[in-house]
Parts: sequence; C-alpha cells; structure tokens
Amino acid sequence: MSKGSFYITTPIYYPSANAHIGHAYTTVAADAIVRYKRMVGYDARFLTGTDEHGQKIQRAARAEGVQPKEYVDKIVAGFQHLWKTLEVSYDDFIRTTEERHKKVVQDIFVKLYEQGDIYKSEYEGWYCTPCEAFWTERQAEGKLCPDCGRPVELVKEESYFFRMSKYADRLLKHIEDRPEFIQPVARRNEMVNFIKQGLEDLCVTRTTFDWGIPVPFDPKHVIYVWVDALTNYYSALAGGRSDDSLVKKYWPADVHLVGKDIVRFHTIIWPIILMAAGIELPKKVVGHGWLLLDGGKMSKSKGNVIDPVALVEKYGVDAIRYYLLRELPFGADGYYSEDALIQRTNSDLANDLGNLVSRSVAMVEKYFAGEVRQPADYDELDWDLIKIAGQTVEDYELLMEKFELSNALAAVWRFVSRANKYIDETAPWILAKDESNTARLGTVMYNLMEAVRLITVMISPFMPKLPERIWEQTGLAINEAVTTWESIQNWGGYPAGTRVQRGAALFPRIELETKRAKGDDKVDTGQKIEKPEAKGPESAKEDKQYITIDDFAKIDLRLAEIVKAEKVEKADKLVKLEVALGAERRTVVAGIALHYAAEELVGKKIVIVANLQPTKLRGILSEGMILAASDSEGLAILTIDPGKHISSGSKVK
RNA sequence: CGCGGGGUAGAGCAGCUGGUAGCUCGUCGGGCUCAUAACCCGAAGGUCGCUGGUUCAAAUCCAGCCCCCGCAACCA
Repeated sequence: MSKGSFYITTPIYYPSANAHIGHAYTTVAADAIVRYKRMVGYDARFLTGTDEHGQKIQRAARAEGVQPKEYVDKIVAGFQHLWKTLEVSYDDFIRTTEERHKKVVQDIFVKLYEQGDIYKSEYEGWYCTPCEAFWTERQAEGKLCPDCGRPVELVKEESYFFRMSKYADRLLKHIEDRPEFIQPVARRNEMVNFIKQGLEDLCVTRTTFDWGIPVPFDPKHVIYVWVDALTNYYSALAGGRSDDSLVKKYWPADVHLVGKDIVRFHTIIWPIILMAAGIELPKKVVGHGWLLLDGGKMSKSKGNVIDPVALVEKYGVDAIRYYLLRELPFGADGYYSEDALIQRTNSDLANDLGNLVSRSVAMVEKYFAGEVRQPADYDELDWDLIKIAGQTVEDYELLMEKFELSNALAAVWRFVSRANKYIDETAPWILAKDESNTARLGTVMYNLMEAVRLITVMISPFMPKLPERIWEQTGLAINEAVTTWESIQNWGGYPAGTRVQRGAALFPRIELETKRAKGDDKVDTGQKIEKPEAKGPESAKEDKQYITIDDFAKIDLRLAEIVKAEKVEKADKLVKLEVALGAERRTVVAGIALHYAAEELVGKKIVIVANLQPTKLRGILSEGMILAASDSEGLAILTIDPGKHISSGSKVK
C-alpha cells in the first residue's frame, strides 16, 4: 500500500571533469532519502543526471581534439560507474543532450517568447575575443581579461532576455507563504533578501558558442544554462513520452536537493521559469552544506582531489556512505579527512554496531546453541530498553522526514549504545552460571536480537549492503516480513526459534599505522590523530602513473637567479620575478607572495621550468614556473646548494 | 564599505524563541570478560573571540571591534 508519490532530484552535474567526493555526497544523501521513502511506503522516484552543454565543455573537448558529445560520454560513464559503486538507486538518469530533454526545453522557450516573457535585446559586456568569453565589469578589472590578461572590449551582442523582474513579487509571496519551500532557514532568508534587492532580467541565450540547444526560431542562438539545465527536473518526466502519466504522478517534485552554492538558481530562476510556463513549482528546495577538505578547498593543483571510487575500494561502500551522511550536520559545512573517516568507521561501525551484533550472536550460540528462545521473564531493564526502542523509531522517522540524516543516524546510534549498555546491565555471563536463570537469559538474548533487528532496518537506507550481512547472522535472511519498516513499529517481531549464525566481523577495525613510540605511550596516543601524515595524496596512490624518462626529458628545468622581484599590485599571492638564465632574462610570475617578501627573493638561485607555455597572469606574461614545495604549514622554493657555484641557466636533471 | 559562514573543553561540533554549559572522539581512573584490545561507569578539562549595553539574569538580545574560512579574484 502506497503512501503516495515522492519525487526527489539531485542537481545534474557538469561533466567537464570527473566526479568527486562532493558529487558523491549530494547523490548519496538523495539516495538515502529515497530509500527511506520507499521503505516507509512511498512510490518514490529519484532523478539524477548530467548537464552537458556549454562553452566550457566545448573547449575542453576541443583541447582533447574530440567532439563535445564524445568528450562528455566518457565522463558521464565515469559518473554512472561511481553511482553504481556507491549503490545509488536512481530511477532515471537524464542527460541534457538527449532528445527528450531538448524538445521540452525548446517548447518552454518558445512558449515564454510567444507570451512576451522572453524578448530580444542587446547584451553589453566586456568581451575577450581570443578567449571567446564575456566578463563582468568587476571581473575585467582594468579592462583586462582575467583569463589571459589581454585587453577586453566593450561589445554589444544580440541576445534574448527573460523577464524575471515581472515575477519577483509573485515569487516573494510564494516563498513567504511557504516556510518549508527553502531549507534550511538561513538559506531562505538569504534568498528573500536577494529578491528584495530587485531582480534583473536574465540573459538566456548565447551566440559565442554553439554547443547547446538551439533557439528554434533563431538558430544562431543557443539556449543558455538556465533554461536548459534547470528544466531537466521536468523534462525527465515530460519528455519523450506519448502520455503525461509521469508528470501527473510525480510533478511537482517533492525535493530538489542541491548544494548551497546553487540554491539561488533553484529558488529564484527555476521557480520563475515555471511560473511563466504555467507549471507548478517544486515543493521544496533543500540546500546542503559543503564537504570541505582538511587543508581547504579541493583542487587539482593541491593534489588533494579525492577519488570516491578508490575510497570505496579501500573502505567499502557502507562505511563511505555512513561517514558522508553522519559527518555533516544538516545544512552546514563539514570537513572531510581520511582520518576522520577511519575514526568514525572504527568507533561507530566496528566498536558500537559491529561489536554489538558480534557479541549478541556469540552469546546466543554459546548459551543456547544458536537458537533464540521465546522471551518469558521480563524485568525493568527490559521495559526501559523497549521504551527507548520505540522512541528511537519515532525520532528516526521524524528526523528522516525533515531530511536530517545525520541526526537520524545519531538517534539510531544512541540506541545502539543503549543496547550495549543493556548487556552490561543484564550481565548474561553471570546469568549463564545458574540454570535457574535460563528463562531470564533467554529473554535477554531475545531482546538483543530484537534490538539488532530494529537497528538494521533503520540503517538500511544509509548502508545498502550491510543489512543482508546482518540478516544472515541473525537468521532473518529468508524472512523478509520481519525486515520491513512496518515490522519494527512494534517490539517483538523477531521470531522466537530462529537460529543465528556467527559470521565474519561486519566492520573489522581499521588499524592506523601509528609510529609506535616504544617508551612514552602517553604522549603518543593523544596526538596521533591530530596531524594526518596520510592525507589526500594517499588515496591517489593506487592509480600512480609512471612517466618514462623521455617524458621527463620534455621538461626543461633550469637554474635561474632572481635579479629582481616585486609584488604584483592588487594581487595577494603574486610576485613578479625577473630571473637570469645565463645571459637570458625572463619574467616569471609566481604565487608565493604569502610566503616570501619580494626583497628576500633577490639573489636566490632557484629552479624553473623553462619551457612551460607562457601565460599571462594579472596582465603580466609569465615565461616559466618556479619550483617550490608546500604543505599545510607553508611553502618553500627550491634553491641550490649555496656551497657550490653553478652558473644560472644550467640544466637541472 | 563586494557576498556569505564562523569564533563554545585537546579535536570536531550542538545549544543561540535569554535562567545550573552539552554531544562525539581523545585523555585519566575504575568495572566487566559475552565481544572486533571491543563494551559499561566515573573523572579531569571551558573567563562560551574582545569590549560595552539592555536585563533581576546573556553563550543566547543590541552596538562596536578583532580574528578565521568559503565565494569572487591573480595560484601555471
């Protein structure tokens, strides 16, 4: 029996680069929600996908010398593989390059145009011809392209605009009438303020690139990301079908789950598009926080990009999902670190839950030859456990309905702790010493198995692979009726007479390779967690790629002497260096201003990459790259042994 | 005055519709021996960024200041 329909979406991701842990977080969160909804009886549908158009992809493809479609196909396959690895149970995967999507986008665009909400005008902006990119006044500070440093020019371009301003009041009212529309509230206030500042009409087409959906009546324009990408949530239901049964059933969407950075698009632009198109608005937009990395933001140059697939291989899908969903408080940012992951896994999964199952099953085997007896002899300890069990199920449901995944897990774990404590309180090993206590002992064992049953059902949306392993040990693998949500609404569903079967540890503890200080354990134990010696680069270890000596020979490393150094104005990090390579002089711009004062650099002999493609940084042509080593503490440039005299310009190898 | 988030025990966080400051991990001590050196109990540890104000009473409200972090921007 269905409680009705439920439709949840993740953002569609931009496949200009491979999926990372942030994508994984959002998607796994949506998956846990949808699994929960299915479990409690909703007819739930889960959509994710990819946003495949735009200049960035067109360029990335060109750089690799392939067609855009070919380029995205490869990356999209990687996304899909990741979702499979993470046991993400989406019902539909939409790609904006699909016909079913294009058609809907074009229809909406035409409709808005015909009713006068989209109009043709001129877009004026600072344009960099070589980069084919527009920049805002602020970005093109000093009338230089922020990308290449060349001068930009003020260009007018024919473009289509969407009359957002017209709908601002209606949207504001909508948001104010529905406190639940934008969550969490902090985000909601932000959006309300934003709208009150006044909405400008939105430029919705581009002519500077063509990798996109053409405007049907004016094909030199392509429809820009707003109308294209956002529409996916709807087109996935409406597009490419002969009937509108999916729309009827699932629209409006119950939840758009998005990162906090794109809340604005989903709560302002998207609703206004829908209003204009005469389509119902989604019921809720939930903006979650970001998963930040220990040492700051994830970035390739820092070499700390986490490959989620490698993580799953190392720790298992259940542990990764548990960690992601437990660690971030609802809505707020959290920090990712492999140490924290290991610690959570050890503490919550291995020690608390894994060990609870292990010790419970072990005792049933030991005291009753593996058979769970009918409970008979209750006392106060039992009633307390049972009461808390009921409360936990209630709290869990409440929190899950609010999408407070982390808190829901916390609630379950409070019960896990309670069950562990129950073992201590009842001390079965003492009961077992006296045969007159057999009934009591049987009751205790029963209650433990029942507690494990409840816990397992509740965590199943979070950890898709774990339940089966627990059911095997607790003897419920072939008894689906007692593994449902319904079955845990009342205490006592575990069938007496069931035989348990010890198995492998659910989550073996992960041992940190601590540098065993022989003598002083005291100091050692407290500090070991603090500074991770194994961080980001670690996980990349497995796919280490070797280069050949020939590859290395391509890099022209030279000794250079800094003859002049000055800080680049209005740039926090940049220093402009003039270096001597023998007789040759070069300008090199380096991002080391935070670590070195310009004066102290002069005279240093350093190593530079001499044959690096020159590039403009902050308008200055940089003809090389200096080598430096950095960690979370600081940065040091590579200098030459001061005791030797090697002339500048010498080759380094 | 670019936008935004935050400063609470060693670490990570909750509390912030005002009234003895909590949680997880870690540390120390104890208990137990069913269990994955796990589990249970207890303890130590905080001028709640600073300064003023409102109040009988402020981590919680108001004002000002300091500092950190995201976004943006210049990391080649």
